[in-house]
Amino acid sequence: MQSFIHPDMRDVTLDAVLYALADPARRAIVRALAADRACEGKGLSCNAAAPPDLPKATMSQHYAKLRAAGVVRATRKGVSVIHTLRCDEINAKFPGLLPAILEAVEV
Amino acid sequence: MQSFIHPDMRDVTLDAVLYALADPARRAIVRALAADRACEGKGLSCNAAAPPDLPKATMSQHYAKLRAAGVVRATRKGVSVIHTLRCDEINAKFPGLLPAILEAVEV
DNA sequence: TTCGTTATTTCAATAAATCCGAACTATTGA
DNA sequence: TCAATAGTTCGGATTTATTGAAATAACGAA
Repeated sequence: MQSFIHPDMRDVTLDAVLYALADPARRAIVRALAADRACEGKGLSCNAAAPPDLPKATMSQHYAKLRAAGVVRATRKGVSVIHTLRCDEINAKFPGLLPAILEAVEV
Repeated sequence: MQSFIHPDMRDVTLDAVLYALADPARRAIVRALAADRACEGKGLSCNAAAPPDLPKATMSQHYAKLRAAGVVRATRKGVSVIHTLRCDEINAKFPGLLPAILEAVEV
């Protein structure tokens, strides 16, 4: 498998971003990446950021959607794929959206 | 058909709200209701707030999802069903979320 | 009250998207 | 070269969405 494709911010739509974030597993991933960014900031492997009981085929599909939506960026590091939040870019394009979602209390 | 059921704000989840807003037709409805609230503020009929080319059955399902998610409130007025945004309630529960989505520029 | 009109919902069938086990690919280290 | 680890892709089962057609609801007029 060749390197990952990430959309240019011009092609990132609110539709895709909201759609990507409208799933609890994907939000859990985004929360984990946001928390990581606040400390280490070097990114997390797929497994490290995903809910522990998620089947890996499903997990992989979730990451594919997050990448396609422009929410996360992936790079391969050895045997792992490391993801980071495209935090500043999303904040610039959709001000307030990520903070509002990340700061919301989930039941 | 008897009166509409609207969830108590305690039972409104971020999941359902994001899911409801992660659809362009439903966002168009929400935008129309937000714009209406800024002037008349008396609410809009289903047809008035929905994109003009939306099939009626589809429109009705979209409203059902918006109501179930706690995003809008419906009351019957004559032959029409009038919807309003549950703006203050959503703002109180998920601060910044609605503004961020409504102020985003859609492509 | 019965009929016609308008506005919306429900039903039911089709179409599309999602989930996930199994098989596959990529990378590294022994 | 082989085995182990981390993800991805494939394919079929299940779920969800879409929408035409029929049903329901409210009203006004005859």
